[in-house]
Amino acid sequence: MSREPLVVPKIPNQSLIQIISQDLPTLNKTQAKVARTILADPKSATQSSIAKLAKKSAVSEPSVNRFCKRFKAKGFPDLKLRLAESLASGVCFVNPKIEPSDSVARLASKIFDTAINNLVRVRENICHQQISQIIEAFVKARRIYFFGLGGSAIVARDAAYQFLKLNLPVFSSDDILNQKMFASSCLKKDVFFLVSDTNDNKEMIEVAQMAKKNGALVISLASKCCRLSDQSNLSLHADFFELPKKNLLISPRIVHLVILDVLAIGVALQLGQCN
Amino acid sequence: MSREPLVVPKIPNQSLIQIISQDLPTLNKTQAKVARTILADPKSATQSSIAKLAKKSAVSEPSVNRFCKRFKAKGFPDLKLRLAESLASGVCFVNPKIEPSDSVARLASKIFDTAINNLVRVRENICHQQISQIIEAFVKARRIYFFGLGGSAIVARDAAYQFLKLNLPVFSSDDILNQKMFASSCLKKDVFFLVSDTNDNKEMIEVAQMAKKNGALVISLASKCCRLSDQSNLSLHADFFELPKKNLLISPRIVHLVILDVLAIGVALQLGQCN
DNA sequence: CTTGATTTGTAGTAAAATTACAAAAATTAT
DNA sequence: ATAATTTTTGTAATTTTACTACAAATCAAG
Repeated sequence: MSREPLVVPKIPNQSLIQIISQDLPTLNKTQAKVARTILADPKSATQSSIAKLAKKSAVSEPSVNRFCKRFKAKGFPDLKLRLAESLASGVCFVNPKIEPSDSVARLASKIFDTAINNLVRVRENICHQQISQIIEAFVKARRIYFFGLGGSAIVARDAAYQFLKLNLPVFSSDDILNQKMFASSCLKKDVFFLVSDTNDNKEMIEVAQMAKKNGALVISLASKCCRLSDQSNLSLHADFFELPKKNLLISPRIVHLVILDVLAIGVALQLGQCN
Repeated sequence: MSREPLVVPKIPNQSLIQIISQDLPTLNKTQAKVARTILADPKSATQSSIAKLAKKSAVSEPSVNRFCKRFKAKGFPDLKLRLAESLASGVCFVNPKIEPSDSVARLASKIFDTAINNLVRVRENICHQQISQIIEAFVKARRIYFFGLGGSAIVARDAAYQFLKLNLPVFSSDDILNQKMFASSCLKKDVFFLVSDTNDNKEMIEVAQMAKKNGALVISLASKCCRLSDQSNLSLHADFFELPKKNLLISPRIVHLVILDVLAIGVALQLGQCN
C-alpha cells in the first residue's frame, strides 16, 4: 500500500447548475447556447423535451444530447433528473443579477436563491470555536450591549430581543451618541456586540476602540473581514458573493440574524433553558 | 384592484416519497405494488424506464402510468422528476431537533439547515400574483404603515427601513396604541402591512378590522393562514414545519424578511430605481 | 348467476431520444 | 491563400420510451 499522500479529487456534491455555469467559458458556441438556455430557466428546462430545448436554444437536437454527455449525463432525461436534483437541493450558485425585465416570479426566486446561497456558504465557513467563545462570554457578561447603525441597527435590536427572552442583561441602541456614551463608561465584565454591514463605519470603530480601552470584550459581526474586525477581540463574518455596489439584492442581515439565532440557542442550551 | 379577500391556493410542499408512503393504504392492489417498488428503491426508480418499473412491480405499463396520474404527475417522466427532487431535498427536510448534547458545530448546522429549508419551501409555494398586487398597492399608496408586535415588530421596522430608502411614504410603530390610533384615522388610499408570527394576536386583528372599516388596504404577513389573514385584503404566509411549542428553533422572521426583500426590490424595479 | 362498474392488460400509436452519417466550419500545414 | 485535416454541427433514420384506445378480467351488488 502506498504511503504517498493521497490526492482526493472530491468535489463534494457540486450542483449541476454550478458546474454548468462554471464551465460556460470553456464551451463552444453551440453548447454555450444550450447552457445559457438552461441557466436562464433551469426549472422549465427540466420540463422540456429535447426538441423544445433545442428549438429554444436555436440548435439541433443532437447538440443538446452532446451537451448532456459533456456533463457526464447518460442522456437528456438523465440531465433533466440531475437538474431537478440540483434545483431541489436549494443550492443554486448562479449569481442572480436582477434585470428590470424580470417577472415577479423570477425576481422572487432570485432573491430567495441569493439568501439561500449565502446561508449555505456561511454554514460551511463559520468558525465554531469563535461561536463557542462568544456563547461563553455572553453567559458570563455583566451586561451585553448590542449596537448597530442603519440596517444593522435592526439586527442589533433583534439580537437584544432574543437574548432578553433568555433573561440576559442586554441593552440595545441605534443612537450613536448613546453607543459612545456606554462605550466610554463601561466595565471590564461588559460585552459589546457590534453589528455592521457597511464594514468600515468610522463611528462604529470608535465605539469599539473606546470599549476596548475600558477592558470590555468587543465582538463584531460584519459582512467581511474589515477594520472593525481588527479592533475586536472576537469577530464573525459572513463571506458573501461580492456584488456590484448599490445592488439592493444582497443584504447581509439575513445571515447575521441566523448567526445570532445560533448564538441565542447556544446560550439557551448552556443555561439549560431549552426544553 | 379587488378589495375582496382572496382565497390563496395552498400547495403543500410535501415530499413525493412522503405522500406516496402516506397514501399507500388507500391504494388498490396494483397501484400498491408500484408504490412499494418505488419506496423500496426510489433512487433506482428515477433511473428506470416505465417498462422496467412495470416489470419489477409485476404490473403492466399503463398501470404505472395510471399510478403517476394518481399522484398528480403529468406522466411517468414527470413522476421521476418529482421523485428526484424529493430525494435531493430528502435529507434536508428532516426536521432537525436540537438536543442539549449537540456540539456547537451541530447546533449551528441544524439552525442554518432549518432556515435554508424554510426558505426553499416558501420559495416554491409563494403566490406571485399576490406579490404583484402588493407591489402595485405599495407604489400607489398615500401612506404605508408597517406594524408588528414582539418579534414581528422588528420585521415591520426593517420593512419600513427598506421602503424608506426607496422614498416611499412609510410609517412604522411597535406601540399597539399608536397602531390602533393610525388604523382608526386612516384613509382609503392608505395601506396597512401587518406582520405577525403568533398568528392569532387579538390586538393585531383589531387593527386590521379598524383599518378595513376605513377602506384602507390591509395586507398581512403571517407564518400560516390564520384569523389575521381572513381579515386582510391580501395575505402572505410562509408555511413552515409545525414544531412543538416553545421550540426556539423556528422563527418565521427570516422568511418574512426575505419576502419583504422581494417586495422592496419589486417596488424599486417598478419605480425604476434599480441600477 | 347476472348486470353494471371498476380495474387491469394488450396492442397499437405517438412522441421522444439516440445514433449514424454527411455537411459545414474551423484549424493547420503547405 | 488554399488544400487537407480535424472538429463541430445538423439531417434523417432508428430505436427506445411513453401514452391511448379498447377489450378482457375482476369485483360488487342485486
